[in-house]
Amino acid sequence: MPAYRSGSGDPARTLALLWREPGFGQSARGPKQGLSVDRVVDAAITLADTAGLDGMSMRSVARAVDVSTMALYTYVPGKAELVDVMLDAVYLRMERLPVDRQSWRSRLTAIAEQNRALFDMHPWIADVSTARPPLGPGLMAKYEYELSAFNGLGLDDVAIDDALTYLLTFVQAAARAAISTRASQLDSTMSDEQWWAANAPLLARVFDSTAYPTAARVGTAAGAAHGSAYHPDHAYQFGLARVLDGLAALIGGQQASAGR
Amino acid sequence: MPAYRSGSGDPARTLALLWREPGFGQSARGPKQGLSVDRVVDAAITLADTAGLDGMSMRSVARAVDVSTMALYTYVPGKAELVDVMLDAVYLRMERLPVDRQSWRSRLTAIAEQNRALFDMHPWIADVSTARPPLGPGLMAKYEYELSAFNGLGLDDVAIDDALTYLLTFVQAAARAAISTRASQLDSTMSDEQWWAANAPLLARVFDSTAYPTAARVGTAAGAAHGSAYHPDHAYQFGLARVLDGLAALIGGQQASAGR
DNA sequence: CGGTACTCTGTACGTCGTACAACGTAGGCG
DNA sequence: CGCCTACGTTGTACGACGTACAGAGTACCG
Repeated sequence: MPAYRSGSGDPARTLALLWREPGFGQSARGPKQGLSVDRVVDAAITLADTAGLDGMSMRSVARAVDVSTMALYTYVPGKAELVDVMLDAVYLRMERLPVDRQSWRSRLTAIAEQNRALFDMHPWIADVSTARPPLGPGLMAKYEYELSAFNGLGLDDVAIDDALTYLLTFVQAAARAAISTRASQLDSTMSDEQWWAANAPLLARVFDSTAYPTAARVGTAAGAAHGSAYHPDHAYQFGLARVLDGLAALIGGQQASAGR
Repeated sequence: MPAYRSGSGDPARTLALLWREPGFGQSARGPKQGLSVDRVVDAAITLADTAGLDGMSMRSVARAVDVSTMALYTYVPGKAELVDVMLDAVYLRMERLPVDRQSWRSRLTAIAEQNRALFDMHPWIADVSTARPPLGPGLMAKYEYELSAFNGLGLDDVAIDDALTYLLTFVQAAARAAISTRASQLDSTMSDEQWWAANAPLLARVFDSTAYPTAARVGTAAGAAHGSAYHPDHAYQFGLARVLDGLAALIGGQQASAGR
């Protein structure tokens, strides 16, 4: 796992790529390029959607657009930059409904939901570190749109950025959990329920439930309630409610953070 | 990135390994094993701590314990199971201070802090999916301990599990962000500040700040406030406060979720 | 119309996890 | 007491990966 990160290469080259600036991809001399950055990126996104970022190898992308592997390197400097452009591309295509009239809770819920849908369509996004985000048109549009949901709440600019980061971090974490739950099912020929069922009797032999009474009790209760040990949808719903309550304390002022 | 996941192989074999059950590693016949599972696991943890799970190859672990690569496969079935055992081992070694007297907020803050320290010492943990956690003695002890922080809050068992999962998910997400921020700095010869400084003038050429006024304003304010675009410590502190406020609404009842 | 800057191709290197066969060792049993 | 056999350990090999590099072919500029 090369820990897919954004913003690895030369910033100037990467920015030019993200904004599709002329001057890198084509020149007067020599044969015209047979493809375009967009075609490569689209093929890569399609592959990554079904096979993940690891399944999306440079070889497989090349096969999908019917060129040799190394020909891709005339369109993008390398896999890291390709992932950058893919990420900005899916950001750009996100649904951005008008958010004005509703309550802030429903506005933020909508933002969360749209990001959740993004992770659902493109699970590979959860593997990309955004420590150095792709500063392309997609990210800009997304950021502008999502910030607008915090208008009129009385938060200063820094707090708005913090709150948005907090919300998006939660959605990403919930999405990661959901994705890895799904991934476990897919390539083990064993469903989660089957896995837990297979482990239970074996665990009973080695695990002394009198030594850990709370763990045994709560674990059993949680397992029974969700049908399995972990239920991604429930975790998302529970978490989002807590996130909004937490932000309510910030927005509403002191009275909302009772119980302190 | 093979997307390191827990609980991949045969559950019986993995459980036996986690609980160090006899019957797999040694038999009467043939040469004695020159190592132990623990020695292999310790070496692997040390390697992963500094080089990550990718840097921790089976070859490098073997070199560290001075055997051939394939000899490791007599101790663990494969890399996935090795990671399982590593994870349970570091869980087992976590500090577990008594949590009784303090307020629930300080108890939960302590749990968060201990987990944060775990990610700080062993950043590779953030890469391990816990969709099917290693059901070993370490996880059991950790779970029992962390549940105890929720005693006496009037939450039912299911809500306690939900709340703990929520808290730990937040800490993991914050840790992931911190780790990838650190990783960006390490292998790019460019600090975050330098990277943003390099991008700013280039971005100014392509980015129309009148098209995205809020993004430009808030982004600038956030960058100025944190010295960089993203400050992991600040995000953790801000987020933890929101998490606790969100749980306060759950614990304290309806009056705390004002602003709805 | 030559030269040159470009696109595209195939080969090659070093990495990974691990399957497999060969080799050596040491306890159980005749 | 010594052989057989099960097991530990080793080296080699395979197919994947990203990408460096050299060569071949193409089409515009001077």
